[in-house]
Amino acid sequence: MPKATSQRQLSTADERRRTVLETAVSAFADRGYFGTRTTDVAQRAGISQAYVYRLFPDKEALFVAVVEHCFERVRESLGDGAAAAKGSSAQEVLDAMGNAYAELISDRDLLLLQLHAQCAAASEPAVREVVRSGYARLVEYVRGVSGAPEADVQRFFAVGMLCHLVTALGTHEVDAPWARTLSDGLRHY
Amino acid sequence: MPKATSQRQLSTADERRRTVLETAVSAFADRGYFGTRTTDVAQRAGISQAYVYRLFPDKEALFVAVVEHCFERVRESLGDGAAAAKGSSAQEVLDAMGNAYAELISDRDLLLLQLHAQCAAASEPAVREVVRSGYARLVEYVRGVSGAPEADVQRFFAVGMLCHLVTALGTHEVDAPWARTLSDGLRHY
DNA sequence: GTTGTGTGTGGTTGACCACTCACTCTTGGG
DNA sequence: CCCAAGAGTGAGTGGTCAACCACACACAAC
Repeated sequence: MPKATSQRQLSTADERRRTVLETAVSAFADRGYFGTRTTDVAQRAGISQAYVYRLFPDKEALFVAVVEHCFERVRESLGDGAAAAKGSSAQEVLDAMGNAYAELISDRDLLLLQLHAQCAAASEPAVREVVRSGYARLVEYVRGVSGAPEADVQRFFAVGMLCHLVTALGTHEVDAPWARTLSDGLRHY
Repeated sequence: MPKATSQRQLSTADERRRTVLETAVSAFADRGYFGTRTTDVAQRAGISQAYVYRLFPDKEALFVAVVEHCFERVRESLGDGAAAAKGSSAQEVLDAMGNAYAELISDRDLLLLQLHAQCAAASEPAVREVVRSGYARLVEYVRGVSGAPEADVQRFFAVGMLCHLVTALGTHEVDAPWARTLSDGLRHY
């Protein structure tokens, strides 16, 4: 005798695609595009590997979708930061966005995925395309919302890249002068 | 009837190892640690795949050796730059080293390998170790030879990371404001 | 020239992995 | 109740790749 709750047991394909996108971030974050097996992605999403291929045409399309999803999250996060500093000076807006980004990537997976996307961009045209357009949007957004001069916007992204380095190396585990030099002043949560 | 030249036809294992290290840079530069097949490495070195495994215990050790080799080249290059600006101000020494680095990585493969090493460092402990010690040496060297304040040294590396990004994305092929914002002022040859 | 040592290869193997297919179960509408 | 459409899977398949091994060839020393 079934309970009165009329909950669906099956998800719609769109819902599933969403959960796959979200869980796949941490799957790919570990070993990147080439190093990650579609079985891992399926397992983390709680579905069979075969069903991954019903939801996405192939591994590349899946990875591209995941990367796109991440850029979207970064975009939103920068937007939140900018909103918090609305009306302040350009430098304050940049700082606020940097802060919001730092908070976002306290989720280490998200940051590592950015890094792996950058790597895969070098050899996979489809990935390069999505990463280019992702950074295009980010740069334009940062410039527009902050009104900061080019050089400051450039530095903003340079510092972001430095964050990628220190996270990939796990410098916070290293107690040495060089590690402190690299990570000094970078916010982390 | 053989010619009088008494040239050896076979290399010594050490010589071979060297050539493999050098040619493997461009092999791994393309698709990174996981994406590159040992067959490719062998082909570029002009030897059989089996012999790669006589020269190196396994793929990981090979990759680690290649990464180490690259850090060595970067170290030397920075040394050349510093020597050229000997006796100048800290900032001038940094500039000279930046210049030397820019020249070095006009060989795109070398830069991409750095990037792939950084990616692989996130999941492979042995790679993380060599990349950490590589950056440790570089940071200490740059600090020591330039005598620049911490913040300037940090910026030096941040700009380096930005170089990685623009190269991986191939922004020089893109004629758009965002691409110019990111790559503005970065030397390239 | 024979012998020992080191260079180098062809062929293979066993594991793994992206991708497929035939099939079952669930859901909702008439 | 029936049935069509969609959700989801188990069990492959073909191909690839790291690693191995038995063997062939070059060199140097005697």
